[in-house]
Amino acid sequence: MNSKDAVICLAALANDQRLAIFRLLVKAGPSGLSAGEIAEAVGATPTGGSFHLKELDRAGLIHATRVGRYIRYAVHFEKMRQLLSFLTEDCCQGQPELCGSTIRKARRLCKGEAK
Amino acid sequence: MNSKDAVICLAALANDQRLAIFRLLVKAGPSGLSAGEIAEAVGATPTGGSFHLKELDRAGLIHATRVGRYIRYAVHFEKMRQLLSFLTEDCCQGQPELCGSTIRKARRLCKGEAK
DNA sequence: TACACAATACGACAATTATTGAAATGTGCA
DNA sequence: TGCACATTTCAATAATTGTCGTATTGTGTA
Repeated sequence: MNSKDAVICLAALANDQRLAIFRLLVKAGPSGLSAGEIAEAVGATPTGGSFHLKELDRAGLIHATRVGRYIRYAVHFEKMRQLLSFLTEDCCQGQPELCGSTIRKARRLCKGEAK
Repeated sequence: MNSKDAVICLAALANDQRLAIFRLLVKAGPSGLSAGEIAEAVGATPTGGSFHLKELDRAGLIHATRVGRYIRYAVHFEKMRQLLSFLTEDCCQGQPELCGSTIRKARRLCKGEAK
């Protein structure tokens, strides 16, 4: 994760509907949800939902898998962990032991996602 | 922290220079840095630096304190923790024990900042 | 093959955000 | 008081982003 990546991720999350989508998928876990379910849940039109999913996908925060005629989206948890770590990197030089260990723990968020 | 707040925070971070500023201040810790030091460190003009600092301040991610003729900015760590928690809320319903406890630990990031 | 449905792609318009330079505000010090 | 410095404010312009409707692609099923 570099600064450019992080900005893309943050911009992807910095939108009402996309944030709702992301949080919905965080809750849904590794199995994800279909584009239609997602759009309906956050009150987006199919076109709008697709646009926002594409943005999140482009940022690498979610990934798509076609299943029959549905496309399921799920959070890319490793990327999420990388983003959180990037934001808190070297937090408070004064207490490096504390911040360092907390970041390592943050990396283990949602062990349900392999890799 | 609600969705609207979070979007404002994320939009504030979704910019190259502002992200650099934020990470610089995360490293600097509770004592922060002056506007001039910050602008110089990230290669911003005084005007540009001021604009970006204002955005981060408006989002509540940093706060300003006048010290003589300098203005020092420091991260509002509690807000940062709230944002990270909001993003990972109810992470992976499948393993609530894991995500829940990890989030509690994330709240303790950088104990150097009281409350 | 032909139809129905899930989802995306495209083009146009509206709205928001970033950048720049010049001017103004506030503070410390001689 | 008056000067020097740190920082912000303002106004204008350029660039990016969101939204909407229509058309298109891809898949499953009769």
